Amino acid sequence: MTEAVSRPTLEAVAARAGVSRATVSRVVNGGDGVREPLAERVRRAVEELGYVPNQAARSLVTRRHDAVAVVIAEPESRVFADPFFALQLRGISKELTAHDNQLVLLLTEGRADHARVARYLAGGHVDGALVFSLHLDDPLPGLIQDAGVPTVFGGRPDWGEGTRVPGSGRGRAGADQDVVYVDCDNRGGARVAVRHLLDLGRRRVAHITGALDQTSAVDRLDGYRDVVAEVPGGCDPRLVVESDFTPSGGERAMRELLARCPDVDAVFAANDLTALGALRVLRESGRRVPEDVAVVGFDDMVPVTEQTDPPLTTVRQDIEEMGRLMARLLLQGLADGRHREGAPAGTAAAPVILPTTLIRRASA
Amino acid sequence: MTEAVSRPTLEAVAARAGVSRATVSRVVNGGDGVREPLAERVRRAVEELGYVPNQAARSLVTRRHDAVAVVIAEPESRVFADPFFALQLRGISKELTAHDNQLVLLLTEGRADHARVARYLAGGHVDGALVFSLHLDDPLPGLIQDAGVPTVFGGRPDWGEGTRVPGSGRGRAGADQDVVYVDCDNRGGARVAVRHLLDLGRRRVAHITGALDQTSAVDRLDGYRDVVAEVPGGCDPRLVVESDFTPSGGERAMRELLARCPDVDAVFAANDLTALGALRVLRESGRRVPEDVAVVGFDDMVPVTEQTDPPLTTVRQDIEEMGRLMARLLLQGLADGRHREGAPAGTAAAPVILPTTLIRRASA
DNA sequence: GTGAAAGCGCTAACAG
DNA sequence: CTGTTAGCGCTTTCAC
Repeated sequence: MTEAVSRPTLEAVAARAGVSRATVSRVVNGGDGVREPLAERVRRAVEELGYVPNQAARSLVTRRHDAVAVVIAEPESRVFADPFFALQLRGISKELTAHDNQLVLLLTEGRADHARVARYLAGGHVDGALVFSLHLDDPLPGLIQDAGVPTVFGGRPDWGEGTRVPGSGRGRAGADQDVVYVDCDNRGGARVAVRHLLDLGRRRVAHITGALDQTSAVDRLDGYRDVVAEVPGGCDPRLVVESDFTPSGGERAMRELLARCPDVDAVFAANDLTALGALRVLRESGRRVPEDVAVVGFDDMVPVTEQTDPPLTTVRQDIEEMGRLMARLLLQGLADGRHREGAPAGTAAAPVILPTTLIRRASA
Repeated sequence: MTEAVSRPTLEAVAARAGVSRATVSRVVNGGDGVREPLAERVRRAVEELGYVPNQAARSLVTRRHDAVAVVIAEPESRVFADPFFALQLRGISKELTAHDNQLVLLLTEGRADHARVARYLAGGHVDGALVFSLHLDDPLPGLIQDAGVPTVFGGRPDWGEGTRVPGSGRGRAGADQDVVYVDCDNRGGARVAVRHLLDLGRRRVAHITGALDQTSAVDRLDGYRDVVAEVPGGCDPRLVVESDFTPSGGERAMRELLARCPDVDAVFAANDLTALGALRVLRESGRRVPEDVAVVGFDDMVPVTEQTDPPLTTVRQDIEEMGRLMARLLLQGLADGRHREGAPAGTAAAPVILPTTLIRRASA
């Protein structure tokens, strides 16, 4: 492992170019207000010396870091089951990079880490945060809001929809209103999926839910209910089985479902992985898909959906785009905040819901 | 999005505690050399004011950042196919967190990003780097070595084993020697897998390789060859099919294999995902596993191996531990480097190879 | 053991 | 348009 060497400073560049530090600083930061011959001399000096600005020194005076924290809570759970977070990270990374911002990754597991993250964010090491808080009742979103760091959430946080009692919990009552988050239209997507099954002539449409401590699972369940409620007799509570977004959970749920309602003729699974498990059990049980039972998933994880037998009809969401959008929203908010310093921060403080599309393959 | 507020400084704490800034600084940084009553007063002041040190100011003088970059090249490829990187990241994150270091994530896609990453690392924003460079001939490792940042690689880089012509390429000839990397024993693991198949009495043992532009795939292939070479007639080149670590690649390869050698009675797949595809094709073709064809994978991605039919026998590597170890190695190197500043950096500059273990399930 | 003072490298007024 | 100057908040000799 090689040792780091001391790098040239602004001073050195200034000396070499025969100008003042201020001039070099101007050139380095965009160069407006410096006449061309001089600017060129400076640029050459920078080049020759291999000068790179010292970010610490810069942050000290500008109070900016050009860095954003990405907080992912509870990685044990879902992060590693499917490439969901990897895709979001990629979208985030691209957008941040395009705006010369750095990505500081904070992975947490449990309460102990919450304090650490809160302290870090409150410590003003980053300009903002992108937070994935999957679970209902997760204290993290609250802690982070309290840290006073501009934040965009990934997925609707538990208390976003006005369900929270005003003034409850933490002290900053009312601040909860301007929660910015990016999510896909879970409820709408679920509706489309179920409607599709009904349009296929299915009358016993079941739903295998996701982990119901996550808003996405709740929203998809709501969407399912919206549609089956319209059908007379379609709304049989035994047709809803709770599961957890995993293939083995999908298997268990499907078995349960077949036991309860052998006449089920369609399944809307909360995600593709769940559908995968369900398909397996259906095959085992001798049911044909889609002839006997039609199946629709959610997510459109291509490596999964195209590999199933039969290929899976599913509701597509653009995960990478969600990540990109989260970053864009945050950066934009930061830029706005800088322009009109004391202004009410209410402007773009609204959630963004991305559309979903039904991808028809062979399973329904 | 809430605005950040100005935070208390050392000065403020000093004033409140009725001491000098220097004293507060001492207490905050471990507190040796400060008498107890005073120290306690300072701690209380810190607490009351919610003081958090300004990392930028601190870095400016200490030239340390307590931050490490994690560079992951070409995320399109494998990162999102399996949870490999997610697990490594988790191990890395845990170790860094335990030592109060931050994780700066750098995702790259192609040459354009290489320059950016090199510049960032050379810019001295982080104390060190953990680099995953999967592909042979990737210029990134070289660039990073040139940046002069202490680095630990994940997986053996292309030019680690003395295969490189000394002094070729970049200017810092000889510096290539002290490459530190962490890898699992790919070759040894492959040997064990193949030996196991032979011990089972199989005589036509095939290998579906990984993407051969990655050292892990090459090493596993070498391990396979080591063992089959011992068996008379076992070394039939038609038994080796090149693939790419993906399920669909595994399918294609398995089909090819059955066409070439219908008498194949065992398959060592370069990873579990490949094995998954192979199993699918074997089932289609009417072969029973393991009766007709035994199958062994590599990685032991539990969500995969336990879900296959039959459950997959595989070579286990501890991916999270690899990540943890990379971080530990780097941090240790940094600490050592600080203690004996000018000393030759040769000490722990050796690769670490983690052992693998064969996990017997039903497929072989 | 504690405080005073000198910067770390940079930006941002303010003069000129 | 360019240079001078005064810090940003912290650590770290060096006196006391």
